[in-house]
Amino acid sequence: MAIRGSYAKGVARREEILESALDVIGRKGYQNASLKEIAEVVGVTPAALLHYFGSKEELFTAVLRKRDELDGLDPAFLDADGARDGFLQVIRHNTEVPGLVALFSRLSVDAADPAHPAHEYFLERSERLRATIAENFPSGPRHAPVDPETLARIIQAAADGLQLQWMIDPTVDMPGIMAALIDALQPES
Amino acid sequence: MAIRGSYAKGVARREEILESALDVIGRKGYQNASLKEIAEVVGVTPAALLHYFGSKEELFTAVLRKRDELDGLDPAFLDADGARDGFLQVIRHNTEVPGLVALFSRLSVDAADPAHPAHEYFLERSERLRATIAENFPSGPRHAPVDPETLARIIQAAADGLQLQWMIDPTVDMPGIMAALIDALQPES
DNA sequence: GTCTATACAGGGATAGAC
DNA sequence: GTCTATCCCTGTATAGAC
Repeated sequence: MAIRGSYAKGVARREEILESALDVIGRKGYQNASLKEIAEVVGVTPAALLHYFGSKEELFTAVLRKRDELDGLDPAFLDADGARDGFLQVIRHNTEVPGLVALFSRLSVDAADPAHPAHEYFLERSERLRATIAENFPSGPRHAPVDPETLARIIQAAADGLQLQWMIDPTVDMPGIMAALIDALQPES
Repeated sequence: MAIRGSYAKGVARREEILESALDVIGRKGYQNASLKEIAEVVGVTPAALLHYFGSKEELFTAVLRKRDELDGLDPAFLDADGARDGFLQVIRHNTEVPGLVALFSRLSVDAADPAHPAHEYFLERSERLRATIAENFPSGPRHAPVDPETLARIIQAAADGLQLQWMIDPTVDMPGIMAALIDALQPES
């Protein structure tokens, strides 16, 4: 059943808003990305944004959800053999979308509040990510065993922490450092 | 030369404001810590806060600076032998000051903007921290060498990333996971 | 369903009186 | 050194036009 009429227009507007939001964040930083400015880029009023998304926080959460679908984190890990390179590829790709990294990092902090609309999102996404890592990354070296769940938390933490370092100093080599960590934890794989 | 008169009062007020700010953040979260509420705790108006610190961001940056002095990160690393345990002790201590962790994480993100008052602070503090780690932590295992600078970035990233995980889920065992990482990277130390 | 206009509460910041 | 008063901007709720 095809999408037609005003319904189709709404869907298009939604996408347009999500893209513009990410665009503004990338250019001006999360802090200065106001609903007013995003609305101006789209060519509507701030109220129009709130018509589609209930609040600013929900809008930004939706941006993150959308990118997860597009970039598709999970497919890269489906095969255990490509887990390492797939993971590094995602990190390398993040280098090219600073706005997305800024948004992700900022919401990671704000979502600590259980009342934040992204709270459940981060809980579920993180758990899913760690499960994938635990399944597809070989466990640690025999002489210093690290159980899969701990390994997953370490890798996730390092990736998130490196983004903080990279944001404040873009010369930081995120993929290189992550590769060094993974290889150090799995010398015989 | 003793501090007297109105000068002493100003210094006392400054300290009082810094403590109240951290207190409010701990109870209500960074997001809901307004100048108005902090001012109420101190017993003054928001304008008084801005008299001592130029802006809200500078006030919060000052809180972080003050805690660095009190908790004294560096002393714990002065001896190479106690580097590991000293580092873990700091992390364990952070568990008891959630407001400070929230403040640090939030400013870590905001300070990515070069115009943010905490930008230089984070650049210098991070570099100093990594230098200390690189000096006092033995380098990686022989079969998977990790140079000291990379090791320092990994440990710092993991510590910061773990704080994000812990904030959204306080059951996360930060010290335990950090210990596992350090031991895995330095099996023969 | 899509959107504008309007109004409001709250935030941080500024100027000037005391 | 501190407050009052004011200003502007933010996000948001509502009403109603199309």
